[in-house]
Order: sequence, then C-alpha cells, then structure tokens
Amino acid sequence: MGLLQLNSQPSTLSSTKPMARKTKEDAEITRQRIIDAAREVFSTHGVSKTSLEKIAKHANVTRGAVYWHFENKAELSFAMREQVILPLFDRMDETLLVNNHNLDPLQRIENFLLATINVLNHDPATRQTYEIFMTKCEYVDEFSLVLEEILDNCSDIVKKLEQTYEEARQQNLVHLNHSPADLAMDTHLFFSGLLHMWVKDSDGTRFRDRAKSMIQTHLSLRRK
Amino acid sequence: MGLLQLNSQPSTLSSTKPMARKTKEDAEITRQRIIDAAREVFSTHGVSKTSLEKIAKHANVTRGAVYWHFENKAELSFAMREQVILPLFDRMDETLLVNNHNLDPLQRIENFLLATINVLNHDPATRQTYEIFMTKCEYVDEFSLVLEEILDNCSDIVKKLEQTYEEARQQNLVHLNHSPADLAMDTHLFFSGLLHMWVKDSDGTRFRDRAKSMIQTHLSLRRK
DNA sequence: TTGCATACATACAAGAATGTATGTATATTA
DNA sequence: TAATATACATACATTCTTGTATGTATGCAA
Repeated sequence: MGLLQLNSQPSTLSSTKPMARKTKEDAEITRQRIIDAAREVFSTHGVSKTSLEKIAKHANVTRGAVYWHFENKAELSFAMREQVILPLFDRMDETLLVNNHNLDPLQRIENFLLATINVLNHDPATRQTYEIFMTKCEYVDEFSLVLEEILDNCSDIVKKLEQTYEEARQQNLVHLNHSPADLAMDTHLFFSGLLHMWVKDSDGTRFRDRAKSMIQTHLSLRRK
Repeated sequence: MGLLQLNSQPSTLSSTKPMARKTKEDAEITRQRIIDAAREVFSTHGVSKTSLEKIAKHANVTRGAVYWHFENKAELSFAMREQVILPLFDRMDETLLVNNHNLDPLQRIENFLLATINVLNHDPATRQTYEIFMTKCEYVDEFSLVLEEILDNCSDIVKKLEQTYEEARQQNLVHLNHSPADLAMDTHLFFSGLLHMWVKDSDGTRFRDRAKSMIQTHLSLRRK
C-alpha cells in the first residue's frame, strides 16, 4: 500500500502521503524542511507559542518526524540559529581581516557592517532568524545557553574590530588619543544597537531605511 | 469564620487567610504585590513559561485576584513595564534638558547615560523589568504593541539628544562637520547597544563593570 | 534474501494553562 | 441598617502541548 520506492534516489515528497521513506538524502531534506517551517512559524508567532504540532503541519510531516530529527523545540531552534550564525562569522573574517581589495582598515570595518545589513535585507532566512532570536524568544532555561554564546561571539567581534582599528592607527587614519580597544567597543555597541533597532523596525520606515547612512556616519566620525 | 475587619484601615495581610477583604487601600496593595510577584517570577522563568497560577501563589493570592486586577498576563506585564518606564522618562527630561548644575551639554548627556546605568545597578525592580523586556519576553501578538511604543520612545530620546547636541555645537564643544542629528543617532545606537549588552551580561563580568567607562569614552570621542 | 536499523506516522497518557462561572464575605453607600 | 458593589477564592470545562510508546514500511548491509 502507498507509493513504492524503486531505488535509492531522493523521492519527490509528493502530496499523496507514502507512509514511510528512508534514503539519507530524503531524511536530510525533511530535516531542512522542518527547520524552514520552524523559522517561518516562529517568526510570526514566536517560539513559545509555537507548538511542534504546528511546525510539523507547516512542514507537511508529523511530530514523529520532528522528534526523530530534534530532541525538542530548543534543539530545533539552536540548529536553526547555527545555519545563519556560522556564515556570518565566515563573512566577518573575510570582510574584516582579509584585505582583498586594497581597502584601508576603516573601509573594511564599514564594509563589514554594510555587508551584514545587506544580508539581512536580501536573505529572508537570515532576517527571520535574527528577528526570532532578538525579539521572539525568551532567554531562560536552555535558551540562556545561547546568551553565553552571544557574549562570546561579541567578545570575538570586538577583538577583530580592535585588530582592525590598530591597523588604522598605524596608518594614521584615526586620532591618536583614541585607543583601538575603545574604538572597537564603541563601534560594537553602535552596531549592536543598530541591529536591535533594525530588527524592531519591521515596517522599515524608521531605521532600516537609514541604517546604511548611519554606518557611514559612524565611521566618518572616526576618520582623522 | 475567618478574621473580622473591624474598620476601614488597611489590614495587615497576615499569614492566616481571611477569605475576603476589601478596602481600596488593601486592593491597591494586593495589586502591587501581584505586579511585584510577576516581575520576580518573570525574571527567572520568562513571561511565557510563567502561569498566572505561579504568579498568584508567589503573591499569596489566587488567580481570582489576578484576574480581578488584570485582564490577562499581557496587561499585567504592561502595567509592570509602565512602573519603570515612566520614571525613566521623567529622569531623562530632568537630566538631559534642564540645566540644573551649570553643566555643559555634553556633560548632561553623559550624566543621563550614567544615571540610567546607575538606576539599573541600584534598583532591582527596574533592572528586572529591563531584563524581562529585553531578553525574557516575545514580541508577538499583544506584545508587538510594545515594540511600537519602544520605537516611539527611541525617537523621543533621539530628538532630545539632538537638541542637546545642538546646544553643544553652539557652544563650540563638538566638531562642526558633525550634525547634531547624526551625533544624536550615533549616541542613541551606542546606548541602545550598551543596554542590551548590560542586560545580557547578567554575571556582570563582561560589560556591566565596564559600562560607565564606556560611556565616558563615547562622549570623549565627541568632544573637540 | 534475510535481518536490522532507519525514518518516520500514529496513538496514548498526563499535565498544564486559560478563561469563565460562581460563591461569598466584607466594605461602602444610600 | 439594608442593599449593592467590591475584592477576591473556588470550581469547572476546555483546549493545548508535551513526551513517549508503539507500529510499520522501507533502505541497506551482510
């Protein structure tokens, strides 16, 4: 009964429901669909008010599939977060530290900030994930582990900014009475605030449209 | 049966449970106790995972009392928020706009930021409320109304900062190539980021201890 | 081709949590 | 002082949600 799988190629996951499937490729597709579904439902109803049942339905599977791939809602959320956080840090290293295009250090910082905003503007998955983790989840119980991670990540960002500002100072691009550490922390706080405002302004009429110019302004304030 | 109320003075709300009470003063005390209880439970378990039953028990009342004073959990949360937000704005007007102590505009901005951090350090209710609304609630459904309010408040803060920076410019305290609007927005984003980091660093070892010096640094970056 | 592991779907049990309806004793007011 | 409104406590019905247990068809390996 149901559709027969004749070989190991990923099946089409068609609308008629075959009762069980199994190639590793199919399983991976299912897993990703669950993550995608979770992101979408989370971003409209928040994490707490979203049951695994709703996620499952939105992904055209049952809770059985969700529990097969993830321990619980928290672990599912963490997997979702990693998918956008890791690429962000790759971009950071590339944009900020590697001098590909003969840009001066201050330009690299500006580019890093602009690039991040750009991703948020153009990649819905990243944007939704940011919204979820900044305004639609609660950092208690298991989620408080994420807070620690965030703090670690921030320290990392500040370090790399500091390195870059140090370069800028050596090239005499910034005023000497400002230490790279201070500049780095100030820029980080600026950007942190900007991201929070950007996310909160879901209409896009108060901050999102001005984000880029604010970044340029921030860096022009540093330049000698 | 139960304790008798002999007059209209607020009763002592003793540990033995009289079944019903009623002076307006008592009711107001009960209401405040519910708010206090909610704040405490919210700040450890988050809003979503806190039932009205838990709040009621923590306040030594039943859900009946909670529903008498508040429509639901959201309205209770909003009442809680107002108790700390309104004083904050009063402080802002006083510290930022009124020149009580012959301080120059940049000093007034610095004082406003420092004063806010000071309140967070010393007033547990304010601190807990900030923590709740920044990391322990989800801005969906009724709560998304708060997001609008926050955006309005931010615009207000930026306006007042701009006014103050305008004064600073007239007194030739800042570089002329920076517009007061830009400076105001940059300072607001800085402080917004600082507050978020401050709240997330619940241990107090990464940001809280350095907050004040970061504020001073931020303003020294502006001064001519 | 048999046997086991995989990838789910289905079914079950149990506990919250909410909103509301109702009971009730006391304050307040007329 | 009687009547009414207040300030709750209690009880109830219902709806979600979770976790787990179980069923089952298929892929895959020996």
